Amino acid sequence: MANLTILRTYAQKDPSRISESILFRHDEATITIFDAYPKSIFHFLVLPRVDASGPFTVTDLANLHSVIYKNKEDARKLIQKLKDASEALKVDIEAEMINRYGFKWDIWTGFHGSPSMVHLHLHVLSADMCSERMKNKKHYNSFHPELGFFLDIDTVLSWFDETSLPILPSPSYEKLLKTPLSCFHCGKETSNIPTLKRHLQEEWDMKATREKPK
Amino acid sequence: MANLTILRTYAQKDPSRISESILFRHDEATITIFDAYPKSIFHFLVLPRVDASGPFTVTDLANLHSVIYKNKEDARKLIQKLKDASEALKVDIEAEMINRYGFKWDIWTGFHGSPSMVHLHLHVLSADMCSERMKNKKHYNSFHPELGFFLDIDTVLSWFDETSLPILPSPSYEKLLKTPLSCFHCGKETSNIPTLKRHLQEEWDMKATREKPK
DNA sequence: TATTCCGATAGTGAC
DNA sequence: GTCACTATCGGAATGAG
Repeated sequence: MANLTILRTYAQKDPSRISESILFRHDEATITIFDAYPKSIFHFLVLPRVDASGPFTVTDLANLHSVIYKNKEDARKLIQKLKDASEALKVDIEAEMINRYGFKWDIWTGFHGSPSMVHLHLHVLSADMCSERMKNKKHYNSFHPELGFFLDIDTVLSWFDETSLPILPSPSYEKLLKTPLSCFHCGKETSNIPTLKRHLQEEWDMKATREKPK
Repeated sequence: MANLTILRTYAQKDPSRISESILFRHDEATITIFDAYPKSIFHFLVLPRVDASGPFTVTDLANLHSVIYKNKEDARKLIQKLKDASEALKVDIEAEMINRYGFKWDIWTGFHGSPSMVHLHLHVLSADMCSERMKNKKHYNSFHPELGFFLDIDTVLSWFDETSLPILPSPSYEKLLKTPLSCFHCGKETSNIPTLKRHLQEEWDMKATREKPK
């Protein structure tokens, strides 16, 4: 189940054969699945589908590096398609935020600088990090929007307007994950995960209290 | 309960007021108590009693260093009294070994190179290290007879025949406790405590099998 | 940076 | 090197056809 190539498997399958407990939706170029270990209240992955008639083989699609160094213009188009799917997804997430909680909050969309699992995957998750599955420093820091490990989709797209593309994954990404824990809302540093989790829950509860009356 | 001065408290009390679940016996100069966290099947502590008319104050009795640097000849006599008590104790332990298990095995008698608890205490324990309370590397290495952290009573007594006494505790004692785990019976190295504990139990079981028929 | 399991390691608080 | 508690850190196995 939790093997390192599971995403590649999904990306190659006929979407109609993927369990609806895993697949959220698909289009010609992408599939959107529920993250099996959500680190926020909402957490999805958008993957490029493997297409024999397209410019990328399944191995070309392994990660950001292999995609952008295959062909810059094809890469830009592919990543733009992931972004398009993520924006459609965002609409649904926000509707569900209102539906379930009566207010909506930020949604982060981006890639990990150094992912473990093969096959390019765009994380789309609500900005709360309140989840049972958010268990350790690597989990948290890998999504912290200020740290640099989490690469926002628009940052990545802006690379294609530059003359040179970055080398990925940079070895410095490893160290970023060991950065001391700091709240992405207020910057407060916490010495351990249980304390951080309680603080994040309080931040979200406060936000809910502020936003709901609107 | 497990505070750092509990032994000093016992050493100052009227022995008749110490619970018999703690006190094993006493004489004019010493008290012998059950170690509250036995690291072997049998494990006792022999302490010098605090005696206002003797050469050592209660603080002089804090540890091996403070005792031997107070007065060499008084220290030798004091430690000899601890040894005398330990030899009487050994007789009782061996009787109980026969009584309970049908054979007897080695008994170690010595001090820790760098104890945490105040008040000089001589460890007297059976050479098995088979106990629920033997939980980590420091526990094990602190009694390993070859390592140097455990100072045999006769080694300590031999210091008094030398012209100079050692400085205690030497800072190098700390490192000794981090030495890789090796079986004191056969020298076999083990990578973790659960494995070592199983091995020690097997060694003791084998010894029991060999010795019982005698 | 996939999770989970096991175990070592580190810091604390105890009264 | 007192214990017990909490949490972090570090390695290894993992699954599936």
